[in-house]
Amino acid sequence: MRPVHSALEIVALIGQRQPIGVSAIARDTGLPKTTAHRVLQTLHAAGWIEPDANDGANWSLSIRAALAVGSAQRSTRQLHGAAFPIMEELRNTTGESVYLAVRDADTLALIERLDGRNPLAHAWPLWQRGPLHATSLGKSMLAHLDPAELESCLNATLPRMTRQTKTDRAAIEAELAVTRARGFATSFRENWPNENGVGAAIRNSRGEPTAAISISAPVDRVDEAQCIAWGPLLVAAARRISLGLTRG
Amino acid sequence: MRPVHSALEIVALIGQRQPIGVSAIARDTGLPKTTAHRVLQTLHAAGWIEPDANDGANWSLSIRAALAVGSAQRSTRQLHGAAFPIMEELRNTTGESVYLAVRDADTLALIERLDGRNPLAHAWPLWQRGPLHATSLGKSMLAHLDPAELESCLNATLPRMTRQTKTDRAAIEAELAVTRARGFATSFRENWPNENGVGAAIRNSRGEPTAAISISAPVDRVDEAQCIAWGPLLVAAARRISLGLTRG
DNA sequence: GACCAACGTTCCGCCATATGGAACGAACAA
DNA sequence: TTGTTCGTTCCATATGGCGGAACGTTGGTC
Repeated sequence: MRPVHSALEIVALIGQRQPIGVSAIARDTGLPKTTAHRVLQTLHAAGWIEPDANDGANWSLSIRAALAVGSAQRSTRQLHGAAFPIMEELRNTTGESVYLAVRDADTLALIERLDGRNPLAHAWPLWQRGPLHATSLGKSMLAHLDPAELESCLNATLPRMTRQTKTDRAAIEAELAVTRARGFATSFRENWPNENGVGAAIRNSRGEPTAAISISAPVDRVDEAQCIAWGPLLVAAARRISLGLTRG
Repeated sequence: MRPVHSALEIVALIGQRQPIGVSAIARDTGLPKTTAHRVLQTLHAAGWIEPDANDGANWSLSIRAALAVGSAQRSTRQLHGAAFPIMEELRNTTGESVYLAVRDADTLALIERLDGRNPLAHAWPLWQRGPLHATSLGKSMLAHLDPAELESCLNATLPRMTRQTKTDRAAIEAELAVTRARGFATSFRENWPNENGVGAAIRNSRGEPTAAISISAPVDRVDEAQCIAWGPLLVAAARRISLGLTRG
């Protein structure tokens, strides 16, 4: 059912880029502008999208869309409840921003963010997707994935986010081995040009790395040594969250 | 685009009733079973639904669905943040369950629930929709709606939830007048046969009643007099939440 | 064990309807 | 003014969604 595929793709795109207009949607999806326009009218008639409150020319998701799939968040809600208090501890002891993300196929999505004492210039917005291979969040999960899934995450052409982003398959695999050994992952200017991060994977009851937490900060405030020093802290926090999931 | 409408309707239905199978979906939407089946296959291929983890024969929404529209929750997230601490206060002072809901067209959806000291036998699940006219949550919002919207909410045939549900238009309007005057709404066995409730509306920055909080409890523990006595408490709490929204 | 109801699934011919290139007026920048 | 990009409308084409009918399977009942 082609129209349904188009509609779902457009809904997801609006979720990532709202507010957004017809032409941009057509460009990003590869659909003809006519088709995109028709789909938008349909979504609007169904009440899933509406003209943006501030930018009336473009489209945003409506509350109805949120309510329709709200129950799908039961899983992330449990995770959220287990992780939040521990993330607060991490934020208080380090003073830096703490992130919580889940994996979906070969991307990750940010579920929660606690801002540090000095708020970041470009805070990563909630629900925004990001690459697995360039973030400490993503690499901590990749390191513990089974080979088949790892393959499906890495066989595409990996986007280069900054000059430091590792896009070479062998280099990434080598780093994942280090990550696997020490339990935490790092990202030094690999996702944003002036930001370092350190992250650790959270495991569900079957032991799969379905989520991750990380600390991220500007390079001039937190250098690579500091990230590595914080590593064990994150490993311990992630383990406590994982335990909270299996019990709860 | 008929297929898109069907797909969105089915997604919303699964969100309300998951896990659910093809036949039940076909019944509830009025679609032929063949069409429902085809839509489900399409949604599955797109990754929005998956066979339920416990009940493999039926379908549930996937995490991908939640992530796709996650950003639509920005609005409810702000509300949630403003309401949560005040709801906790209410729960602690009364010891009963506290609810937070938003309105969508002529229904309401539960966004947050804090269980009281004695958990209810049939707790209302999060994200579950309910009727406006039979709940204190709904009536508190209806009372402050502008006439046009009120009309669109009440002109359909109002479902009778219990023997005490008021479905007569004149009776409802009369009660809304009382509600408007005193600032809070009540529901005595009108939504569940053995439950009383009292609620107050939360207003957004434009003064519109977009959400509501309520306290609900079994009739043998909380009688009608107790609900009315708690009324001013809820009005004060709702006002504080409203102020938190306009400032935040 | 035999029956029946309800389930999920597959098949197939018909024709409704999604498609997308082309052209339009409006808004904006250079 | 000119050129670009925006959102929108039109229309002939043929793609692909439609739904009745029939299938195999499961689970409950007598």
